[in-house]
Amino acid sequence: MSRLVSDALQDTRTARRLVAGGRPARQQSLRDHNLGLALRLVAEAPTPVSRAQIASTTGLTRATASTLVETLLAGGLVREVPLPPTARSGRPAVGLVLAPGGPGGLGLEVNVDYIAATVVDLTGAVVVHEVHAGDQRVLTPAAALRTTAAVGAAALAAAQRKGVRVAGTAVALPGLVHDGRLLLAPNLGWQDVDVRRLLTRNRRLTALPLALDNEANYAALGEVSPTARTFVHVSGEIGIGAGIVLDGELYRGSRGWSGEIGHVTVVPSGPACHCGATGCLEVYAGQEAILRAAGLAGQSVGAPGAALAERATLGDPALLAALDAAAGALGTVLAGVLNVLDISTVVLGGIYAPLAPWLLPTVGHELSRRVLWSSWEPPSVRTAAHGPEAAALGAARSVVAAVVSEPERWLVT
Amino acid sequence: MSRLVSDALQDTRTARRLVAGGRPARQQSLRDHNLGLALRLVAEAPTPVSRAQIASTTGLTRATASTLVETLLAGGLVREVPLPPTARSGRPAVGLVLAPGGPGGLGLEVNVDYIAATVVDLTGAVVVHEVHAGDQRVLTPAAALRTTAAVGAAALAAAQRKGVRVAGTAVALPGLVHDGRLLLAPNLGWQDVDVRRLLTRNRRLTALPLALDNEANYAALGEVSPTARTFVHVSGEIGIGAGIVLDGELYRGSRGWSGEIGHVTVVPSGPACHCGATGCLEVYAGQEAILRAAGLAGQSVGAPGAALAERATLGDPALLAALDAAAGALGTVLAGVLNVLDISTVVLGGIYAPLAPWLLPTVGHELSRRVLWSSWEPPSVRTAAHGPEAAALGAARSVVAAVVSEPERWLVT
DNA sequence: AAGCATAAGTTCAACCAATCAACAAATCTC
DNA sequence: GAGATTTGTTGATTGGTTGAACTTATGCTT
Repeated sequence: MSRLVSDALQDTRTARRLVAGGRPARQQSLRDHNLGLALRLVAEAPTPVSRAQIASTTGLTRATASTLVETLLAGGLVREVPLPPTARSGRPAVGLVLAPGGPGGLGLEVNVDYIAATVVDLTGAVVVHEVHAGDQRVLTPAAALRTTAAVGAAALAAAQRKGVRVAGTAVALPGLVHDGRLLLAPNLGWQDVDVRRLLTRNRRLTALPLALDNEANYAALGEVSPTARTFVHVSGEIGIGAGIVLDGELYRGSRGWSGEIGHVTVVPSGPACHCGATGCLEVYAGQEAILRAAGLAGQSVGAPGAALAERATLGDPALLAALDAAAGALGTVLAGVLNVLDISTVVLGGIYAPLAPWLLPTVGHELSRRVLWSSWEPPSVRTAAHGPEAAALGAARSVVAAVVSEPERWLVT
Repeated sequence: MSRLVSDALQDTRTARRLVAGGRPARQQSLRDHNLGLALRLVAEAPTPVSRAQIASTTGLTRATASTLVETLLAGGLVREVPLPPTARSGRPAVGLVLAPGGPGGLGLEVNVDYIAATVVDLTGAVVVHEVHAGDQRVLTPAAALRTTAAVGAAALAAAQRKGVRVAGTAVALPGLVHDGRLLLAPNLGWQDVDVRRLLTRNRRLTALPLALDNEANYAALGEVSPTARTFVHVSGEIGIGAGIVLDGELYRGSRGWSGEIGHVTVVPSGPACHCGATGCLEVYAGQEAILRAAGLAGQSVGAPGAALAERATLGDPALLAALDAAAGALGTVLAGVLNVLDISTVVLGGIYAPLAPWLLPTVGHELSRRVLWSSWEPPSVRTAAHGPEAAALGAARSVVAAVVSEPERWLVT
């Protein structure tokens, strides 16, 4: 039996798609695909790559690799750099890296008590990061977004001074986003705000493509690294949400409502949750629940995560007990997620990040008890690499990810 | 601002891929992609389609559509059929349908007390279905698989008599499958069996490509229909597993261990499960648990689902209570799955299918209580359309799905 | 019945991207 | 300095889609 033919059936990767959806493939699609292939290679390689390396690792001919690189160079996405001399014989290679001046991304985050702007260049490096503190709840959406646009425009100007042009803007919002609108943001007290329209009133932002998404989604994307491309990112804020990242891409579900772990049941007969059900995770591990169990309910704390961490360091017994209960509930629910999705990494973000020292042991313990395959492949739990700035960073990176995945749309003409 | 450019960022579909993984795209890839596009259109259309329709709905030119169809016709995948006369003027179109004699698929299922074989033709219609009853646990794996191969060969012969040639074989196995081997099948009492080698000893099967996968996975795929392409298929047997089907394709997780809902926690402090944890779903809704709660433990029942259903019809109070408890636990866990994955359909299979009349109300109730978006988009629960033959059917269909998705590999020369 | 309009399908030159083979360029080795 | 070796480029060739013209087959109109 031909092993090769057999692979045609056994192969479980997603079906080959030259172009997305049901679109036809034309000559241009070939070029687009291969451009992306080459650029991704340059982007993901730890050191500069040569045309010859592109050819040999992709399977393209050196001739084709050369013409692709030619296009990328002319389009300003890639730059030639000298390569350290090797001891090998033969004509020395010319290194290629992502052009630092090439199209970067602007990430904006509108949140309850601050507005953040981050610009990354094409290589993903942070070029500008600005935080504008201030309670947005006292403002109208229009006013808050006018400020947001101004903060974004200032970041754009600063990026331009550093020689980075920006390809697009992505905005992280603390609520339910659909089709350019913020349908509901309980913590801001906003409802059905046309964020796209209000932001693009600003002349500098009008010129750029604009993407909007949930803050937790972008925060999860901000945690993607070459070594961690599949994980569940738990973001504890007022509510508890999870961003499910599979191979570097967000799993959004059929309607974008995935990751609602805050209302997964921990104890079926537990206390009532404001969602109408009983025993939800939020009742045990939500910010509110932890504050209440620690006897801190009602006190308006600026940064609850940091405040709680400070108090935990002092050894407050009520708080420590509350944290342990929260960690137990969190671990139980996350074990379920890992069992269902076969994911082996959990990243704790949001208020859980500063509290991680008190959470990690119990969460880890529950995971190793309850995840079926934990003895073969122990699941790992770690703290988010970025703090509150994760969402703006992830948003900015999502822009450059779009550039790298579809270079043909971003070549300078 | 250009709305088109903005879409480049906002577009959340998976990135365009001309060919899978990091492979280069060549001229042939264009042809392959467009062949698949055209064939899928023919496969999914409810009525025969014309070359002109292929052209207009795909965006290809009529010229290209014609040459693609020419290839598919010559390759035996598609057939011309006369089209009912329309009242329109102009040259009448020629209809195209999947060739009924074209490459079909053979699905085999090896299970504890039977071996099943199903052959479907390229259109997905069942051509042959044979069940060979008999306890496989009393046989050695080699002997059982010799019988399996013989059953498969007989089905192939029967298919051939009906004019259906078969492109490949897929085998559903009740256990952990990896790389052609059955690593562990507790209910069969098998361990590390090289199923591929043993089956392909049979001369008739040697000639065909062979795929192996878990029985629950294929059963889930068997439930895919044009109207239901995203769902969670719960398969209650000795254990409880879920097949997660997203847009017609199985989500397998990073290591193929997804869907282990049997060990998702229902009550953190519940009774011990044999997996080492406590309060797992299996403790409440497993076949064993239901039998025990109904006072039927230990009795070896041939088809436990049917036997329980019969008894439930008689109104056995202990059993009805057990079923309600199971349904409550199942509903709680499934609500979590739906909250996390944003999937709105649940399909009950395995022993839950015959018991569905007693389970559906409570499962549905728990879902509507606990799924966050249930009041906007009520989740639906339904019974699996196919009974125990689902796995063999799904396996057979997975073969033709491979043919339709990569037609270039299956054209007769 | 003839002529016209209309739609389906085919043919063929043109185009475009990748390939292949030969070549030029830049280095190392002996 | 000659030969070996590797990188990158050039130009003819191949293969697949396109676009426009053409053929075919039907309904509608007069």
